[in-house]
Amino acid sequence: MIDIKTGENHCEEWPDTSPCLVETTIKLISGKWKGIILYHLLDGTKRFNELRLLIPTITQRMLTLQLRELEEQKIIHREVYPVVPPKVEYSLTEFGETLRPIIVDMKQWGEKYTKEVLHIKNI
Amino acid sequence: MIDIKTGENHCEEWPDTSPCLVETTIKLISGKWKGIILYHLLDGTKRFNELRLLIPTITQRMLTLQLRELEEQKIIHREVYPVVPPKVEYSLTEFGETLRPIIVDMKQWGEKYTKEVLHIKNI
DNA sequence: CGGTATCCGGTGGGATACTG
DNA sequence: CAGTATCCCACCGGATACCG
Repeated sequence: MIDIKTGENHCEEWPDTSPCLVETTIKLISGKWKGIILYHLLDGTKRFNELRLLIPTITQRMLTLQLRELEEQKIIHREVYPVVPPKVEYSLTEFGETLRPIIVDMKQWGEKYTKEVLHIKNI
Repeated sequence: MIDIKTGENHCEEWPDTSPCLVETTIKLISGKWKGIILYHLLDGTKRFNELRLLIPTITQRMLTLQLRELEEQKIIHREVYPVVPPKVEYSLTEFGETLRPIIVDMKQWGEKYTKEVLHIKNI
């Protein structure tokens, strides 16, 4: 939970901080694109346009925004090569790597329950 | 990914369906409150007002909406007792139970990396 | 007790055009 | 190639009031 004025976290205000930690973890990988981006980066370093091709429905704008946010959260690393034409590579940080088991689990869950999930409304 | 016109899922359109499955799984537990609600239901059946107390910052409206959505997704079960005053109990379905390892993992991840996470902006 | 109904603002995210 | 810059709106979710 976030203090609207300060923008700071206030897990302490909860009767139990555990649910707040769950929420925080979800927030990190939520949003419409972060999970997918992270999933592809599990596979190794990727260039900007590689990610665009792997995620055909994302717009350039959203890819940039989400990558910047993940970078600020220290989950991914952005390596800019000073060459022409530009070359930028994205990869998981050591911290980002700690999320791997969770992403993999979610993928496996999705695979196992594909049929059930496909019939859910608004998914 | 969803066809805007039909509201249907189109994992088939992707070069690889795995990221789509990851996204779907994330969508199920995303939203501002679903993860927290599920987390508390891991602990056992809860009444409406019990959940309100456990999630002090949620509004009545949002709790209702999120519970209804989780119910429609067959993740939770809503049991209404025809008594006065009303009594309604919420619990995980068998399908919802399959999400338990993921929720627990996210909680444990959040606990392990609390310090790192607390300094992230906008969390 | 466990909800609806109504109103409303902020923002997540799409479409499109331009650039070093 | 890898981005910015604008414009715009749907809808998520908060606040408040009322109800069976």
